[in-house]
Amino acid sequence: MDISEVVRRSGLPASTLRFYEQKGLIASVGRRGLHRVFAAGVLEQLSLIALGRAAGFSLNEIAAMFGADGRPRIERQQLLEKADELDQSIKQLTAMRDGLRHAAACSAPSHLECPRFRRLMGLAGAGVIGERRNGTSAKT
Amino acid sequence: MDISEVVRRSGLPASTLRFYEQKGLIASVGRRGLHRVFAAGVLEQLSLIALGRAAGFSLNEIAAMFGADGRPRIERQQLLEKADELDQSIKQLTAMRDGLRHAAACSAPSHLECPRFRRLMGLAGAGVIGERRNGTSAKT
DNA sequence: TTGCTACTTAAAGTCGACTTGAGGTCAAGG
DNA sequence: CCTTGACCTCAAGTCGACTTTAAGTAGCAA
Repeated sequence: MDISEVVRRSGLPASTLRFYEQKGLIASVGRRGLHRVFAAGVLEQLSLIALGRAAGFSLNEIAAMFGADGRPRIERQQLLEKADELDQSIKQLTAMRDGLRHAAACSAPSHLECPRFRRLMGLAGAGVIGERRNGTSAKT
Repeated sequence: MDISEVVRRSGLPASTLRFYEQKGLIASVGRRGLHRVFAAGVLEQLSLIALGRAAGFSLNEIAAMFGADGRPRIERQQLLEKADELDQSIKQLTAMRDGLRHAAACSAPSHLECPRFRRLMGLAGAGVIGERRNGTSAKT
């Protein structure tokens, strides 16, 4: 596959593919002249990368987790730690979602005054304030 | 409360508080001389902001959702849409988490070849590839 | 009153994740 | 063989979210 086909099938712009290659997230299998040639598997790697990004990992973190070949290259232990981080994030997202749904239904003048809302906030916000979740950036 | 107290109680640096004020995310109730004076409620607003950030919303989105007073200022309908977006994100995070846990346990040479892993990926990745969730960027 | 220090502003810098632009190459079709 | 257009590289630009720096001001203890 040449880059244009990857563009077509992945929906990502060529600039992003080159950028990812430069970062070591994907690799071309060679060149035809100047032109990059990609293996079909690159599409799955791109899905994996997209998934990782959507899950809040930075490109560097993803690069640390999977090689340019798409194979995991970190320890089981670390994988489990990442999974635990995700559990934390999921808790927060869930509380935020419930908070929003409640805000849409509740009629307290300010939601900050609504006990239910405050409880949800407390639930999710435990420690959130002033924290910088290592290097994650949620989906856009 | 002066800014130093907010710093102490929130854990956020003063520069961030000024930045948030400038963005209209929070507001000081006035000045003592040059010095900003904040109401106690600002701490809860900061929690709310932190929670929003953790949930993947950008500062602009948060500003659009809540005024500088912390009161929600968007339509119920929009709140529900945000909640639905979060549901989507939660699904992805969950699949990613399960994928990681599975990767830690499974012994396929490459996880891209493991059917279970691929199923998880497909689950979460439905449409993820090449998508840019509007304008969010999670915590750093 | 002096002076320390915590506060102030405005502007510039940083970092991640890309995108854009200028200028160059070459595979393929006519 | 020649042109065309897709691809290439490298550098610089952009955007969000802050942080840092420089230079100034003022509340408060002595």
